[in-house]
Amino acid sequence: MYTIGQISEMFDIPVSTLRYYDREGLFPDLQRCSGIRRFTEKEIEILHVIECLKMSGLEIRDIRQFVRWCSQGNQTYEKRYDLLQKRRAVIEDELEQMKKALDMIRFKCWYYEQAMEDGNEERLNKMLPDKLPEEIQALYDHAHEKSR
Amino acid sequence: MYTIGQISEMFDIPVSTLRYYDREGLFPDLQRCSGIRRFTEKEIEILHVIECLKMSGLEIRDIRQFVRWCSQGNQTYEKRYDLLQKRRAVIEDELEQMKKALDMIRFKCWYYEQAMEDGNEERLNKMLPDKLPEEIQALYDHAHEKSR
DNA sequence: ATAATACCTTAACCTGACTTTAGGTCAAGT
DNA sequence: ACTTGACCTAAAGTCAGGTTAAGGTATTAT
Repeated sequence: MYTIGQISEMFDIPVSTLRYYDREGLFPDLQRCSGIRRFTEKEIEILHVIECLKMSGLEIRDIRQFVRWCSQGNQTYEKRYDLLQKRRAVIEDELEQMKKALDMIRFKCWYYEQAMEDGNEERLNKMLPDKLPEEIQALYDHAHEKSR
Repeated sequence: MYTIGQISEMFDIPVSTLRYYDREGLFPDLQRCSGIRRFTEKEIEILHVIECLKMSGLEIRDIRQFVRWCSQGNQTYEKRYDLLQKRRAVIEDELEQMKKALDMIRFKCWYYEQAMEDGNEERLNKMLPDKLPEEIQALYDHAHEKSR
């Protein structure tokens, strides 16, 4: 069992945020001893899940819905499963976009390395958009691909 | 040359958002014909960059700084390069966290598939935290790893 | 001619996710 | 006895990133 301060350290989340999460109903089974919150493994697992679902862009109220289902027993397995499948799709998509963004940034890093060497972008501009060195071209093309 | 409406379609960004970006100084060289914005390849490239930098968590005002440097010529290559290097680190980090989140969600999907088959979580709870099937265990462990 | 459509501006409004403020309880250390 | 530190609440405040509203112009279709 942990105090709010210990959990705050453990997850590197401000105490005020943990209290806010509690207020928003994210810890439906949180126990208290004379007013003081007692976090257990249950709440720790919820916090892991919160971090993942937040990453996938889920809003607090939908996370609340999920954790509520969790404390409602085995009638809600399907609902929880469906939500997670949707989040999986979202996060897989986001991951792809991130990779694109990363390739763009890698390309730009190369670009400015060259620009700094040359002192200008003349040589570089002649190489755009399709006469870049093979590896760099791959980054550039990936970054400029249309999604969907 | 494109109108704001065409760019809106092209990037699937609301017209109001494009105007907001303009107001915030994200298109420092945007031309107008009798009041009407004329977007060119230059602004299109900026929008690609905006999307990447936003992904990396950069705020509008810092994106503005970057595009300003871009329209200030070759004295700012180093500044642009430094910013991009930092963003690269950030996005690589985020990508790792995303992968963790995805593995958590994949684990949970498997978990609820099993729970739905069994009708309860008894068998599953006996497998936690380290007696899961090999592949699933890998997802679980990765998702619960401490960062840094 | 008039109606529809696409553009424009400024200013107010909204939302989500926190954070801060102001005030209070309680236990341990000096 | 009293100060420190960790906990508590309710309510107000903040901030980024848009969005909406209200009012206007300019071009094209009927």
